[in-house]
Order: sequence, then structure tokens, then C-alpha cells
Amino acid sequence: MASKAPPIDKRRQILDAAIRVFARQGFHSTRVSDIADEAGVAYGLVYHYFSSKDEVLNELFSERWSLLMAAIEEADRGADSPREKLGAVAGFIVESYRHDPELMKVIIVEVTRAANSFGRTHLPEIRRAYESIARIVEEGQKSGEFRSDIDPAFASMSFYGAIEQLLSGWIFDLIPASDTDYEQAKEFLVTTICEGLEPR
Amino acid sequence: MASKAPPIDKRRQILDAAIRVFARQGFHSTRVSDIADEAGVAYGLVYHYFSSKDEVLNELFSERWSLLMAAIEEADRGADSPREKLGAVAGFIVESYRHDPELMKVIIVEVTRAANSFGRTHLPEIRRAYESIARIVEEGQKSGEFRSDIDPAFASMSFYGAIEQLLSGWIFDLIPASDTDYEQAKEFLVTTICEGLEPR
DNA sequence: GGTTCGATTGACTGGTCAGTCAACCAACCG
DNA sequence: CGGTTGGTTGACTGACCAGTCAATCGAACC
Repeated sequence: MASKAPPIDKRRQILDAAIRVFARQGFHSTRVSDIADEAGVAYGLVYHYFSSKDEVLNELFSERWSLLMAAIEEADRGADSPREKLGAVAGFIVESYRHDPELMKVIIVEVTRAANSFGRTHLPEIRRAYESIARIVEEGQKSGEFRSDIDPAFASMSFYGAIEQLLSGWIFDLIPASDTDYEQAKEFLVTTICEGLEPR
Repeated sequence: MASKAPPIDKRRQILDAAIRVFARQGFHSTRVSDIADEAGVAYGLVYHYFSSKDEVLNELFSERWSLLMAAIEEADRGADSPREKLGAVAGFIVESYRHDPELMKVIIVEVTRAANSFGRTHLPEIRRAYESIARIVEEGQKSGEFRSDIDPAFASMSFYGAIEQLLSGWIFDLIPASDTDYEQAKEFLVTTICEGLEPR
């Protein structure tokens, strides 16, 4: 079917340009022409590959979120203890940010934390991630490795909320972001949720 | 000076209408005429009291955020243990949501979690809240009531992130929201951050 | 009953942009 | 070559809406 792929994938080029522009200016204040310019492509071509400006963001989100979902499931299958599983989830998200901060900024700022406007469409997908994390907690409770007097759904929200807040802190320069900070963050996230602030 | 206050405060009327409309449609998709209609007031009057649509949201945010800051400081002075202090902070925010969910929805969705577009202006104010919470944690560490191997700034982000994520869950119907849920949430928030998920 | 002045009205304008579309081009094919 | 197909171009349009402003209202005061 796709016997003749163009030498450069313009569609990809547009998506990558969109990441940069959305990250820089935010979704609402980027014009479609900004994306086209950044991609070095004619205005109309954006509409050849995508039906609307929204769909560009949709695509970026879906691409990334499916990876996250896969990572959570992988963590659930791969690791032994629930603590390790949570660690793997936190690790994956932190690494995602380290690897492509602009994309993660767009995902979080424009979709995940914009549940009122854009994120609304994706609420079911987002919810699924919370549920997967809750399932990990629940199993931990059944095996006795986690206490049973905290609602798993609640724990899941706390855990995910903490992660996202951290990323937001990095995104907006509220907390330092270096390689060691990333490593520490992964550890802290797990320690905090599992052991709490009070000494044992 | 203000010897003759109009029988009904139109300015307040506009602000209250804005809360409802912003909560319903989101800031970006509400027209100034929507606010005027909801307030039962002429279009132009909005501009008599506010210099722009942005300023309406500004005002709503500032009103509320200053209360939050006061509550945090009050908690810091009032309570004895750092645990109680965190409990008071969580309690205040949860109560704020219970008392006026629409306003809190607007604050969180349109400002706090919209750090890229609108919230950018208010980042310094928002940051101040994180810092106050971090200070509570720090004192707890000094007194030995909290462990010292977790960065206070990090703990603060985790705690606040968890709270906000919870509210988001209520706002978007991801988790149940009843009076008992609110009460439980306050407790869970403190227990989770202080004791962690693992049994003691 | 006239004057003043702030509150109130809503029609209008200017600018912005998402999305359309007709034309252009280049590769391949018969 | 002439023709077909699909990627590519960018000028144009229609809708939308924030913010302006000149006109009106009405209370208080002389």
C-alpha cells in the first residue's frame, strides 16, 4: 500500500513543529500558521494531514498517552512488589520528561491539566491511567504490603497528582531540574507515598 | 467617600455571574456578553467595572488566593504539630471546595493549572503558597516530627499536588463527592503524606 | 425644574484566525 | 509526450468577539 513514502515525512515534521510551538506559546495562542512556519511547510498542508488544529494536539496526546498506559501495564506485570511497580510508573513519567520536556509540557499543560477545555475529550483515557494505578495499590493491599484503610482510588490520585505537580514545578521553574534532581525525584516520590513523612 | 452605595452591588453581581459562567464553559469559551447576560446587566457595564475580561478572572483569583494564604499562615500559627498544620491546610482547601465548588473549579482549572496561559501572571503568588507549606514541613523536620531526608520543597509539591488532584477528581466526576467523601479526604490526605501507604 | 455626574446601555468596529479551495507541481505510467 | 494522481501552495473568506463610545438614565442637590 504505502510503497512510495516521501523522502521526508511531512506529517511527522508538522507534529514535531507543533510540539515546539505549543510548548513555547501554549495551544490557544498558537496560530495554525505558526505551526506551518515552524515546520517549514505551507499553511494548507497542515490541513492536508489534520482535519483541524485540535486534531494535531489530539494526535500528540494519544501517541504519548498510549505509551504511558503501556508502561503502567508493563510495570504491573514486570515488577514484583507494589512499591516497585509504583516506582516504575514514576520512573517512566520522569524519564519521559527528561527525554522530551517540550512534549510532556504540552501533554500536561494543554491536555491533562486542561480538563475543562481540551482535556475533556480525553478524560476517559486519562481516567484509565488513574484506575490502573489504583489497581496496583489494591493488589498491594490484598497482599498486605500496603495498609488497607486508604481508598485505592484516593491513593492513586494522590500519587499521580504528586508526580504531575512535580513536573509542573520543573516546567515552570518552581523547583530545580537537573539530572540528580530527576533521580532524587523518582526516589522521593516512592518513599513519600509508601513511607510518609513521619519517621519510622 | 463611598457615602452612596447602590442598592445592589453590580460589580459583585458581575463577579458572581462570571464564576458561574467560567465554571460552566471555561474561561476561553465564555464571551463577555455571556457574563453580562448571566449577571442581567448590559454588555458595557462589565467594562465599567473591569478593564478587560482577564481582569475579571484576576479579581476572582486574587480574592480567593489571599484567603488561602491567610489560612495557611493561620494554620502555621494556630496548630501545634506540623501534622495538624498540614491537616488544617488540607481542611481549608477541601472546605473551600465544599462551600463554593464553582469558584474553586475556576481557580484551579483556569488559573492554578493553567500556568501556561493565564496562571503565568500569578505564578509568584502561587509559588508563595508552596513555599509556606514547605516551611511547615521544614519546621517539622527540625523538631524531629518529620524525617529529614526528604526535601521540604518536594514534600510541599507532593502534598499540594495531591490536594489539587483530588479536587480535580471531584470537579470532573472521577471520584465520588459526598459529605463523607470530603471528610474522609481530609483525613486521607494527612495520613497519606505523614504515614505513607505501607503499614507501620 | 434645571444642572451635574456617575451609572448604565447596546450598537458598532477593527482585528484576528480557522478552515477552504483552486491552482500548481512533480513523479510515474502508458 | 499527454494524462493521472496526490502532495503542496498560499490567498482568501466568513465568523467571531473583545473592547470602544456616544447616548441615555436617574439620583441628588441647588
